[in-house]
Amino acid sequence: MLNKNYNHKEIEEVLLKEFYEVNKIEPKFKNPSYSIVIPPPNVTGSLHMGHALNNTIQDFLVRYHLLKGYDSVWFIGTDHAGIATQNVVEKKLLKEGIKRKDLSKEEFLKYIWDWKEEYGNIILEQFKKLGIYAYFDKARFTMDEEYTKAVKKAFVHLFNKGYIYKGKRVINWCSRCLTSLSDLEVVHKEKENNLYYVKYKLEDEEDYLIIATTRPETILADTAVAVNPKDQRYIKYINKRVFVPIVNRLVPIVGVEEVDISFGTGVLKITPAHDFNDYKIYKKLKERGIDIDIINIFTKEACINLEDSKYYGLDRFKAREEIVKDLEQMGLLVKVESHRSNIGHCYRCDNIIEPYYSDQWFIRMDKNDPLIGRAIEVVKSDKIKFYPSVFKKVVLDWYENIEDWCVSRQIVWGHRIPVFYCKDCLNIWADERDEVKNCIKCNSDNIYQEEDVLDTWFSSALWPFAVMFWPDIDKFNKYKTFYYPTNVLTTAREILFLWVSRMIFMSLEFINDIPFKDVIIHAVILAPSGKRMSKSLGTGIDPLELIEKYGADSTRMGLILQVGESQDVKFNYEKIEMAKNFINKIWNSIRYYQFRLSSNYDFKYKLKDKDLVNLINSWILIKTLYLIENLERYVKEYKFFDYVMSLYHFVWNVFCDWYLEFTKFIELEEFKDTIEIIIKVILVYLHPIVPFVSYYIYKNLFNEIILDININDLVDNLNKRIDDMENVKAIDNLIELIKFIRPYVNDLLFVSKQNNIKLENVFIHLQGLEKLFKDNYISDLLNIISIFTKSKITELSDDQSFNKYYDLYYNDVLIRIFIEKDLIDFYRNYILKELNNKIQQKEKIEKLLSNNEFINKANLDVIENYKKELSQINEIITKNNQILNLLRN
RNA sequence: GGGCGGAUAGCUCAGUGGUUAGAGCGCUUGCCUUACAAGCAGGAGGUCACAGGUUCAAUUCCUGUUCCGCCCA
Repeated sequence: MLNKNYNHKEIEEVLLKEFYEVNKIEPKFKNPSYSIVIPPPNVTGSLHMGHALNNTIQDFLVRYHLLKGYDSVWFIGTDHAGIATQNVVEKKLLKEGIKRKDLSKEEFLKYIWDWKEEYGNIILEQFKKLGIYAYFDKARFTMDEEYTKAVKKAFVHLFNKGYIYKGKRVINWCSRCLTSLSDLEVVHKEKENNLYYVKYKLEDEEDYLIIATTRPETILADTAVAVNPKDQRYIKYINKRVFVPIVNRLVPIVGVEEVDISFGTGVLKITPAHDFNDYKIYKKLKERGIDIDIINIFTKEACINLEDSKYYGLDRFKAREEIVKDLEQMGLLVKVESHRSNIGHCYRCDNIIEPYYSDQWFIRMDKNDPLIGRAIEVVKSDKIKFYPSVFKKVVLDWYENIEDWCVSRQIVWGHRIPVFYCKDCLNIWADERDEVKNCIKCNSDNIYQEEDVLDTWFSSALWPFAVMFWPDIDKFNKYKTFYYPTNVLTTAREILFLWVSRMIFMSLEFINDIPFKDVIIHAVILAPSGKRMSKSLGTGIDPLELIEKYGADSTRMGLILQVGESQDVKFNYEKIEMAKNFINKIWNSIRYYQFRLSSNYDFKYKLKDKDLVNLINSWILIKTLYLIENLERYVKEYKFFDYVMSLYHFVWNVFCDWYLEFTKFIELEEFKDTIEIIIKVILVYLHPIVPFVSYYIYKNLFNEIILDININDLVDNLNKRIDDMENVKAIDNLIELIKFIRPYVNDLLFVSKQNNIKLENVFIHLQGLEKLFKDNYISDLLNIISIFTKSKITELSDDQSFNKYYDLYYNDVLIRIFIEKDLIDFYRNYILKELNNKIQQKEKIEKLLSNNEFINKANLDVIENYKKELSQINEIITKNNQILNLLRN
């Protein structure tokens, strides 16, 4: 027998052992199969709300398909997360008084590896607390030995195909992490800053051009000034020259169409080394044969590198202050305006990004190449489907406007780029071998390897096939037969481009197949305030705390309950409570059944008609079939919210509220088989949402492991049990009738109490039940109705105190409610209210029906429905008027 | 600047071209009825952001406005 109340702590801790130590979770290489790869969490990470939701959804799908008889496998692991991890370790070392600068590359790497060995699996242990059914024994790591082979193989392949090149470009530079970043790793934030208007003196003239800039420190790197050739104000200056202030460098004035006439003064200073737009203009000018200089004025730390300058060694912001001060002194600063603009920040350390001219490795991303072209094709043709579908367009737009991918990073933690340089013959080649000692061209041993490492997203782009041991072809093919492409990828929007879109083209390139069939993009859960959940802002809610307080089951279910399709939601504790209460409800419904199993039960009333008993059983079985039909559809459409809600309402409002109550009039043997199958269905379909409690109850009640059950067999059994399909509607009618009567009874009791009138029972009389129910049920039904509505059912009353009554109709059943004479006044008002209500409805419908256009154009069944309704309303109105007359006496 | 999404009960959110627009929580009335007070039976609470349009009919479809959020540059 279960305890009185559900307590997650008694269940979950015990079951965790059973889930992960006793039962082996591993691929069985059987058909039908189902597979998912996890978005690998960062090794530095700890379980946050996004993970909790994301993994709940995946676990739902994995467990659901297990129960459907699939060989359902969830591949998991962690991501080395290059910069993020390096930063974490760097900070930790600093706390211990160890500076990164004082360490050799090898020493630093050793520290990071040690850190990884110690802390790197914490997040997976945290995932277990959610109860996820994943292939933990083979949890992969993006820098494990086999994975590294995949990365090298992929790089060499792309290199040899000519997709990878090294180039000097302006890239995003983080002067704190000391590395380049891809465009996607830069977070733009709108900020208030100053717009400085600065005079640039013309050569040989006493005239000035005034230029607005937000970054006066970059004046030091100006190598041209540009105006729009359509701008009448400035046409005359094109091809003249100006002096760059402070450095007094003579630079040309060029005409460039990209210059925004309306911004600032319409004159733009060109700083090709430290501005993306300026760099573009620089390249464009070069195509036109105009060669301007590129001057890099910053060190890697973003300090001024000009040795003979007075600003030498100053940080970029300090330099800005000084330069503004000097410009003012020289009388060259015209004015300062405040201005809002978007500024790029490092997505790992939030430092302001510096556009920086340097040597980097790129992958050519061109929609006309097969690499991207094939990705576009599979998305366009829905070979990969997005849920919700809007993301199809979002991804396609990104592919269509894609830019080359900067994949080199100047950090130590990552896959070292497998490119080698020969100092003798100057050969440069990519090599996937573990040890490379000689030049492949001239055999010289005077070679060295590239120092840069790869963008962490390069390795994660290979994830779906690398976790299945590609490029070990024998091993991979074994997995591929059953698990590739994977069925679905579940993720948040923010890594759609960083990760999802890249996996697609990598998989097409290397496996010649899509990596997954469906992509679910789920909502983001915001803090209750509507802000992003963030540890640093203190707005985060820790799922581990939720699990501790409410249990993993309630947390999982509560998360699904608050997340619709992809609309972001504010975190809602009430939904977690709702889930917990629901679990308690199920728990207690099982307790009731156990109670019936184990003791003699005193009936208040026992149903006499066996047909009615069968009907009640058939009724719940059919309701269950409808439920299952809906649930299966919701899974196919990835409508988890609808899945959970329909189970919720079925369990609570159908199974508990009605079926269990009905069984209180029925002998155990007469409903045992039925209730067992219903309970099994409920628990099995609940299992993907609340694995712990469903597992626990199933074992407690049936002494079986829920995961050994096959839903399909269960449903077959259920179908066999139904023996009265046709009359099953009668039970719905009974329920509706009871619900219809209840408020009236409740009101009478309430009014009597208010007026200090003793009213032991409300008396009602029912007529015409035979119109809705079979004759032989009726005496049973009268008793049921009496108990459920807490009223006494009479034939007719001769008692003088009940000589007033009024009549209600439910379909064709007349419900006569007897009224004590002291309550008559109250009831008159009650009926008047009812009457007014009906009259309003009547007028509305009559108006509609007298509208010719409505009659001509509306659907026939719509019109019929209105007509039917009108006649019903009319009947009620007539009756009520009669009653009012009666009550007036 | 370009694109996308949202605005529905006090709160968090579902939903729908056609009777009276729903849920949970909150509020409220009555019940400790032998599964459950984490419960049971009731009740109150909505100009479906605003303005136009399409339609016999709009909260739902279209356009615009305002506000909020996200993505890209």
